[in-house]
Amino acid sequence: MLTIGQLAAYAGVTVRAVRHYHQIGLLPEPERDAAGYRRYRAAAVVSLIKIRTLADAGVPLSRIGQMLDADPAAFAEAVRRIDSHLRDEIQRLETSREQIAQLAAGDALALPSEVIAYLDRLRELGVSERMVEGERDGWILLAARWSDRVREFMPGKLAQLDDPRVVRLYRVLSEIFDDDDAGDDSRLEEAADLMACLAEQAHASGEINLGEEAYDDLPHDLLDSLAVEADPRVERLVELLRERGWSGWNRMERLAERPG
Amino acid sequence: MLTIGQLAAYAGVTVRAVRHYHQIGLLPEPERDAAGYRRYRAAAVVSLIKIRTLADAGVPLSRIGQMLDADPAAFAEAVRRIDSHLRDEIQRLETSREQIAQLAAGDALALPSEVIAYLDRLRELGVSERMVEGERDGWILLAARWSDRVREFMPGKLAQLDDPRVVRLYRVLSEIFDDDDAGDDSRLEEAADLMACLAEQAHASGEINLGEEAYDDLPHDLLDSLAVEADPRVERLVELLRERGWSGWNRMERLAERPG
DNA sequence: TGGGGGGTTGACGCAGCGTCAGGGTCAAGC
DNA sequence: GCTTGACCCTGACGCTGCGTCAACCCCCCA
Repeated sequence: MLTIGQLAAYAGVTVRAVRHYHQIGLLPEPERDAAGYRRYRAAAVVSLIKIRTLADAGVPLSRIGQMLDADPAAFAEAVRRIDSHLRDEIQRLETSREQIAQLAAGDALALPSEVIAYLDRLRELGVSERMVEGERDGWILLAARWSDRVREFMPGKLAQLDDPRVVRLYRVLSEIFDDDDAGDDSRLEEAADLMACLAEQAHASGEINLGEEAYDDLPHDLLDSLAVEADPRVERLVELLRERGWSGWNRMERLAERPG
Repeated sequence: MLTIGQLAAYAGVTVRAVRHYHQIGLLPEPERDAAGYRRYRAAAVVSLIKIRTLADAGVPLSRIGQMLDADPAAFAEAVRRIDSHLRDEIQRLETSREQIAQLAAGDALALPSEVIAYLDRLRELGVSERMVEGERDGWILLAARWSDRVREFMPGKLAQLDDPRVVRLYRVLSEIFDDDDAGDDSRLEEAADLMACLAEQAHASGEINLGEEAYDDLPHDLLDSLAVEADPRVERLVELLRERGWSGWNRMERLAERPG
């Protein structure tokens, strides 16, 4: 007759685990000796080993009981279900590993590599770190909704950076936002002029950039809010753009031409 | 400004999860509106997405906070640790899958394939199901301690089944145990004779079967107990064996020859 | 006779939320 | 103005598989 400690040691589990199996009715309580100690027969060791084998294989304790006294067909069926569940788990973890691998750099958090490349290009072009981080957060929002679409757009976005006016715009914006002096700034005007000019060109060449109708408006509103939160001067810029006939910030649209 | 439901939907999590992140201080509590509702800025969406990205990658919530405001070096180090942890997890699950794959048949529970083959051979030779199950449980005990050693012994055990006396022994034992009549049985004598004879031969040919000194005695005691538990007539058999100069059941040893 | 290494029950703790219970709020339709 | 349904709020328990006290009992050895 074995004590609980011997039983546990033989099956390679802790005493606490054995008691737990008793509690949930997975392993029957044995008889007690005069002192109230549990005394186990050899058969209990066999039961316990079977339980551990299934538990180690990932079977939840709540199902092990049923499995152990199921007929072979039901057992096999249960095994199949467990196995496919394990497969899914492994798949999930492997996906996680891939994601983790993307996280080596701080920027990579929740962003596809194409976007990282775009952000790095901005840095090369002299865009300020603060500005790049703002951009990054915007792309995080977009990537959360349409990560695959975002990838498709990146080549176009990269190409835009070959236009000196775009680069100039980014630099002016960098200066504006890096300058803690909140006063009215002539650079705001220059930025607004550049944006209007670029928007005009894009509009003329028929670019239906990003948008299309499939996209609901929530993310664009969010992007605009994000920009304003990051720097309230964005609001002033939006105002200046409106004066020039354009509404919005991330998605600019031509206003009805009332102010002749 | 977003409500908690909108925030959650945008980041692809549940409202409950967001509140949980507030509780543990992972996501800062936003301001409330007049009704006491939480109102979120766009930046909260970005934070939440970052949190989920790390959480989905298997980072425990308790570490996500630290990671998010760690410097790049510490972040990279944390990522490495997470990754190696994930690798271990995957390894563990794959081992589980292999084990699960062994469980297709009822017998396979916690037994290497060599033992399964041995048990199947017993069935072919006409050994009763009850007897085979008894054998199986014994092997489960042995395999739990020395699964690799057990594999080594199986060829020898299989070879023993080529000896007609061994087969005869198993059949006689099958008959004995299958017969619910507990009365004193002449077949017990035959079984004892066979066992003594085989033990004699094994001893003479110098077989140090299984044993060697490395094995502690616990498992053999357990095996004997298991047999007695399965059928008390084993006790009578042990007695008969003792009369013939042998002690034990699974591991038989020659007695000092006192009874001339 | 005391100490150390067993055993006993009972209870809380853990991670990451799910899921009530028992309220209040808001927008819309009657 | 009243109802309805979809949200929001806090608080609390539940789940899994045990780990880890606490407070006490028991046996064996010196």
